[in-house]
Amino acid sequence: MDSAINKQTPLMTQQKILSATLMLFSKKGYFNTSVRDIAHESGVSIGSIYHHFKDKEAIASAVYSNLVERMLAEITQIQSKHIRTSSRCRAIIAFLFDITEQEPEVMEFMLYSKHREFLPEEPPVCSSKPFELMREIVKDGMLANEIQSMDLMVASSCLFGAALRMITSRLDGVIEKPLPTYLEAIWTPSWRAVSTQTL
Amino acid sequence: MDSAINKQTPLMTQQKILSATLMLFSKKGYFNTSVRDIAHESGVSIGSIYHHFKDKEAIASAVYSNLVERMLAEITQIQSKHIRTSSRCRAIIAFLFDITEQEPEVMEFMLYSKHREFLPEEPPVCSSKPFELMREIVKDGMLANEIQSMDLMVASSCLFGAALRMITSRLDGVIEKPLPTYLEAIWTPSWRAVSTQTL
DNA sequence: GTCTATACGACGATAGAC
DNA sequence: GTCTATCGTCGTATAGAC
Repeated sequence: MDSAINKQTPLMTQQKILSATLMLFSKKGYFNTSVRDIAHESGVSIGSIYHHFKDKEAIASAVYSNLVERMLAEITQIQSKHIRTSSRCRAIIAFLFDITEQEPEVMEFMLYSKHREFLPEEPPVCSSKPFELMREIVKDGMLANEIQSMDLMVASSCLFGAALRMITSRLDGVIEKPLPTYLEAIWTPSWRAVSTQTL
Repeated sequence: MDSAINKQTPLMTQQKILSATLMLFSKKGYFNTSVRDIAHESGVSIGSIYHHFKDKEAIASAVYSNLVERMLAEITQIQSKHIRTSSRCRAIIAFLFDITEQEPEVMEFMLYSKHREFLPEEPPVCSSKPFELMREIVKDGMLANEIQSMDLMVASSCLFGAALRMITSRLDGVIEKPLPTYLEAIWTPSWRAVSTQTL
């Protein structure tokens, strides 16, 4: 009988470590989570963890870049599926709202933890590729005259700021109803803020 | 000669501890700051610190409630100085922008640190009194028909979300120019988003 | 009230057997 | 590659002199 069936591949072990880490970090934060906690939660021993990752920081770094990659892929796909800027941005907000409900740990870790405190090398989230792509989309919207001409950072903040605040409020438990409920309510004024058309 | 001149009053010692703590927390974060650090930075010994505060968490708690009180006082004053909702909200954003430039530690600690990770008892920032007052102001704006009738959380997020995002971006070092530069640019679309008037 | 010195525990990380 | 056992460090908090 092929022993490979019962054997954990390195990738499976790594994945178990990473998903356990994400859950713990989002629940208790980086500093309140010990490597021992990760070992227990993932079912992988401390020694094994240190075999796969240089140190605790490297685990956090891997979790982070995994999520960044995933977000980027998703937003890229949204970009290619929609043509008008308004559809694109609306779809991005819808996606962010959905993932906040279905995998709160992901959003919690992505845009609601202070990475600088434990990943000093990493640039801030809003300089990450997904956020850059979102600004790129806004920029295209200006060129297409869908969005009023203004500072790019200002426009992006106006367009996505409200949605992002709703997300953090929801993660804080201040909002009871699921976010998708508010999609229309948030989108209409957000778009109104920057659109070239007077609604 | 009156010895009181050379003697530190308890209040002065406490204040030294609190301001040193605020600076360190905002620079390095709660968990990267040891009580030893606070002792060195404030010039107060560890023993003295523990005489005034039960534990490290209590120091953080005191810093936090001090800042909340201060913000609340400031916003209350703004509320009484302005009558129209638009003036009030604009003044609040102007105030937040100013304090972000003049005392970045304050804003850093107020709305850009994960309090839940080290102050488990404290309710989230957005449930704090200053934020409640901001929502109150928005609510009055709806009653006065200055702001479109909609969910209060949604309206508040739309009105202040962009400004708050600009603040965190600025604290992250992603925005180079001082925030007050952007006041008009942020205010116009933010107000447009929720105003009953079509601009 | 303020200080120094120290106890105590927890954590990150390693060593070395299997 | 995975495990258990352990080391050294550091951080919180206390004891006790002044």
